[in-house]
Amino acid sequence: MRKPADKTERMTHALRENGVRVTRQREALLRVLSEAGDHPDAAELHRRAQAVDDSLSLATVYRTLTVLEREGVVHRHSFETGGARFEVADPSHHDHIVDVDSGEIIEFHNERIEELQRQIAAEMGYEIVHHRLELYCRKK
Amino acid sequence: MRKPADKTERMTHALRENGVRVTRQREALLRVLSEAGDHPDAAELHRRAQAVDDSLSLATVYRTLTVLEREGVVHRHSFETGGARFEVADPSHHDHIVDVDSGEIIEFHNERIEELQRQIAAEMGYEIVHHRLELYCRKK
DNA sequence: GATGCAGTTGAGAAGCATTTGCAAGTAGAG
DNA sequence: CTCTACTTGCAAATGCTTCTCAACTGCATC
Repeated sequence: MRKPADKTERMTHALRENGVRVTRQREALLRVLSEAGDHPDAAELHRRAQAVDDSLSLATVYRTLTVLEREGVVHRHSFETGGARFEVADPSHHDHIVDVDSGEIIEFHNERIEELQRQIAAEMGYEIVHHRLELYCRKK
Repeated sequence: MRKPADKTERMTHALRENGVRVTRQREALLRVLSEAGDHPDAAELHRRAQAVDDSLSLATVYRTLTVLEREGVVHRHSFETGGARFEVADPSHHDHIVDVDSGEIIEFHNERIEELQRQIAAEMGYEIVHHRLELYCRKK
């Protein structure tokens, strides 16, 4: 048997099975996304993806990101600084610390906070669809 | 002695003491803001303020909101739906629940979550400048 | 109350991130 | 290999917000 397919390949298969066409451009973007360890914005993704496929336009980057978000493959974050930033949807949820001086983004997760959130929403008669928790911080 | 000044008057005095000019336009906006029980956006504030002073331009609304934010008089929120929304800075901090169906915004506060946030930031060597916690919910 | 000037305003142009219209190109089912 | 619906690149359009600039005005000072 073959070795398991790489991250990008696995994603493309999953997309095709959901009836999403995997074009040359989408594959380039998926590759770039899966190799990114940070939280790039659309312009940065465009820059990186052009190294893989130089014909890829910024409009297509946006269109593809919208598709991938709908498919649950990527997450879109709108921090207070500038435009939206993206990352491949991690099965394990996390929140973000934003360093207000350097712009650096750090991930964290705290189950007690998650639980308190659910509890608060429930008390108001709501259930959480998703949430956003960002700590804008400065190094001590 | 006179009765204490109303909310708007108190704000204008505080601003003047901080060297901020209180113009006819700014007063109109302060009045509208202090009477708002919701979280209006700039266009809505413009609409409401024109009932007080019909010469007020949208550009001035934005300029004034920036000034008032710097002075700590209003808070600016960027929810996932559309443009920024504003509210008079409440001395007591609170977070928001956004009803994803109706767009309605509800305020809440939980000191245990606040404490956990500080703790998490501290563990990473950070101190929180400010934070953002929004629960996007649906009625049960 | 009159004066001076730095800060403020209205109107429209500009800026920025993102979206869209359209004609040409292409994935992938049959 | 063919066909068709979905995608793409390009440029123009969008929506929110900020800027430019000449005219105006708080308000500290006389």
